[in-house]
Amino acid sequence: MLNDRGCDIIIEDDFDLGKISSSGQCFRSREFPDGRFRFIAGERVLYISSLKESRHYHVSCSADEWNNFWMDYFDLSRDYKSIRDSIKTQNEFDREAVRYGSGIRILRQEPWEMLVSFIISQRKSIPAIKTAIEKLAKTAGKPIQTDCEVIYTFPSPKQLLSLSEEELAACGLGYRSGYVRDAAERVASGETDLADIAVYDDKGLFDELVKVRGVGKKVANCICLFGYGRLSMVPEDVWILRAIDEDFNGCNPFPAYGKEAGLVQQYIFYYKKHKGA
DNA sequence: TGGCAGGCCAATT
DNA sequence: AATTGGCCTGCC
Repeated sequence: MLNDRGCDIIIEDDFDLGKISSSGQCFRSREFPDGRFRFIAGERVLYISSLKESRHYHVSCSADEWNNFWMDYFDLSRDYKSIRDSIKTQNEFDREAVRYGSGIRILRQEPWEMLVSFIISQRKSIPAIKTAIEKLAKTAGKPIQTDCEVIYTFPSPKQLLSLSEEELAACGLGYRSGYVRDAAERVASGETDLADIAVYDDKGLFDELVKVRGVGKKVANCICLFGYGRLSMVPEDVWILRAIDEDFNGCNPFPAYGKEAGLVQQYIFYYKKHKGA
């Protein structure tokens, strides 16, 4: 950290590192005992911590890198505060969920990483997902030396394909190994072009993603939301289904939230999972 | 200690 | 179109 000059920045909009990091959308972020948070994107690693003065943060990167890359990663050009105010809440539960979750942002992460990560996520707890992804990165990714640790990049399709069956199995993916390999083959061959489909409309994008084995409705929606910034897409996992059942009388509230329904989903997911804890 | 985990696929009605 | 069993392994 002696070399970590970085720079100080101000973020006016909703921004809560703890909520972002624990809202189940990114699996490689980490909070350090000293309060710093780490995020990884491609070959970039960011260390960020909030300063005493409110809305002020210190970041380990240059102002240029912050402005040109990480602002977009944290979706900071979008005004979440205004969106929260405009959400047509339907009862006390979603009102409280939006309040409770304020500070969450929908990260703009690498589509490929989202594809693999959420294939792995099925029938796995978050700690197990994190363990598997770290093993995958350490086995097939590229080491990056930062000021304080060695990080492994998320493996590219080719890097994943270079692994033997045994190496892949050792990452603890279980029956998902075949899905991940299949996804890597599709992307490496160009059969699925994750960059090309970024221009598709929501339905077109979704339809392309579910062509990949191991990608169903829920996983595809996660990729759309967290990898392509499609804020209207709503992943319905067990927590959301539970909320629909218990807090909305079994009546799905999401269609009524409109073009930011996916963000409301994230607030409700976070609230349902973390409240009372 | 074993049941269960932020689903998906394939086989069956 | 809707329902159901099976799946790999790591965690609590």
